[in-house]
Amino acid sequence: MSDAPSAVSRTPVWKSISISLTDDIAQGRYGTADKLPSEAQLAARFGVNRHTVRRALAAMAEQGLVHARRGAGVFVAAAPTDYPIRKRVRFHQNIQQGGQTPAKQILMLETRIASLIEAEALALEPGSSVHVYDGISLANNHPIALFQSVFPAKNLPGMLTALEQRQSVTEALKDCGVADYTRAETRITAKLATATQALHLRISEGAPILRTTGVNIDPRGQPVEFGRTWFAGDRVTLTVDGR
Amino acid sequence: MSDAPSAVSRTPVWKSISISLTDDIAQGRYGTADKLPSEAQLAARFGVNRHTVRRALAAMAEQGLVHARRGAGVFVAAAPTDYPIRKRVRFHQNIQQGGQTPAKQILMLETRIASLIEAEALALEPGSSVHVYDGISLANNHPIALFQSVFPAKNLPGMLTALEQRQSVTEALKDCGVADYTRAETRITAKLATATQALHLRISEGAPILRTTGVNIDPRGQPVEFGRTWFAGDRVTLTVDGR
DNA sequence: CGCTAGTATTTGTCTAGTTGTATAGTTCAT
DNA sequence: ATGAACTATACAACTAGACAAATACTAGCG
Repeated sequence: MSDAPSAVSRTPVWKSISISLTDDIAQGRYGTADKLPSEAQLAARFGVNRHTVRRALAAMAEQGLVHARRGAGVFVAAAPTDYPIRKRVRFHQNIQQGGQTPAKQILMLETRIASLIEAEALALEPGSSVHVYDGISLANNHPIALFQSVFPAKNLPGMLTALEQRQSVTEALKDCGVADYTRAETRITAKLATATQALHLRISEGAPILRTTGVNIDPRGQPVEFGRTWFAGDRVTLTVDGR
Repeated sequence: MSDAPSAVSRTPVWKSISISLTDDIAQGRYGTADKLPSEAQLAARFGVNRHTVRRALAAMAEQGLVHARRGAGVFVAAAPTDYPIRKRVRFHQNIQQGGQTPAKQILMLETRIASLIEAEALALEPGSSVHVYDGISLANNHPIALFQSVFPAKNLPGMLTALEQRQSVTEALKDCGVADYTRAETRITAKLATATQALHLRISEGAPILRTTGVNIDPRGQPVEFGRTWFAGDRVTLTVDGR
C-alpha cells in the first residue's frame, strides 16, 4: 500500500506481451507462416517466465493469430490482412489474394427509406427507398470487419434475395444488371470499438477500429452502393496505392 | 506484546519488523540481490499475519532497500552505481572502474529500415537500413539499464555477428574497422518505467528511469552509433565531468 | 545418396510456491 | 462512534522446475 507512483498496472503482463507480439506481426516483423522465436527466447526477451509467454501466445492463438506445433514452434497463422483500397475494391478478391479464405455473415437484410446521409451519398431524392445489407466479413473464419452496404432500391429489384444467395456484393450486383463498378471515393477514420462492434469482431471494447466510407459507381457514373466498413484495427492494414 | 506499559508512543509491529529486517541486511545476513524468506515464512518467524510483514516490506521497498517480484520473491536491492558520462563513454570501463563486473545480455539483434529519428540522428538517407542491438546492461550480474544501439548498416557489414560474439560495442566496432569513437552529445531526461522495462530492470512499474540519448562519432566526425539507454533511476547515478 | 539412430529443441502439462489485491472482521485507544 | 493496526481468508497473476511428447537436426553407416 501507499506507493507514491500509483500508476497501477491494471493490465496483466501477459496481455501486454500479447499486444507487443501482435503489433510485431502487424508491422510485418514476422510474416505469415513464419516461426516466432521459441517460448524460451521470448521469455528472455520480455523478462518473464515461460508460462507467462505461453499465456500471451494462448490468447493470440484463440484469436487465430498464431498456432503452435509441439516440438516445432509457434507460427504466424494470419498476418494482419493487407486490404488494398483501389479503383476496384472487391472483398473476396482482396482476401484471396492474401492467401486467405473469405466469407461473409449476414446480420440483417432490409429495405427501408434512405437516411439523409445515404440519400446524399447515392444522389437520391429524399425519401427514396434503399436496400441495406449489414454483415460481418471473415477471413479464414475470423472476423475482419463489420460492414453496411446501402443500395438504391429503384434500379435494383431482387437485390436482397441475390445478396442472400450470393453473399458477394459483386455477384449480386451482376445478377441485377450491374456488370462493373468502381470506387469513387474512400474516406478513412479511426474509431474506438463500441460494445456491439467489439462483440462481433471478437476484440475488446475500446480497441482501435478503422472505419472506411466509400461510394461505388457504375461505368455511367451512377452511384450503386454506399458502403461503410469497420475494420478491426489490429487485424487489418489498409493500403492505398499511389493513384 | 503487552508491556512497555504507559509509554505514550508505541511503535507499530510492522515498523519494528521493518527495522529488524533492515538491520539484518545491514549486518550482511542477506546480501545484495539475495532473496529474503517468503512473506509467509517471515510472518511465521515474527508471529504475525502475512499482511503485517507486507507492510514492513512495503516501507522498505519505498526506501529502495528491497524489491519484490511477483511469483519470485523479495530481493535485496543493490547500492547505486556511479556512471560517468564523458567524451569516451564505455560501459565495460565505467562499470569496472566502480569495482564491479560488467556484462551484457542480448535481447534482440536485427537489421531493419531506420526510423525517422534514427535516420536523422545518424545523418542517413530516409529508408537506409540499420543494425539494431537491444539489450540489458548488468553490473555484478544484476540489471543496470536497458539500451538500444542503432548502427548504420552500410558501412558496418558483419556488425551483428560481431556484436553477438563480442558483446562489447567498442570491440565489435573495432572488428568493423572503427578503431575509436567519441560521444558527440548526450541528452538526459526522466521517465517512468513501462511494464516491460520494469520487468527487465527488476523495478516496479512507474519507478523513475533516467533515459540518455547519445550519438557517437568516429574521428572523422561520421556518426557510427545512435544509442538510447534507460537506467534504473535508483540504481545508477549519472555523473557529468566538468571537462 | 538415403536411411537410421541419437541428441538437442520445442511445445504441452503438471505440481508447487510466491507476491498482489480484495474483502471482511477483530481489537483497541482516543 | 471513529479510525488505525492487525488478523483471516480467498483468489489472481506470476515464477519455478520437472517431465512428457512431438519435432528438428546431425552424425554415422549402408
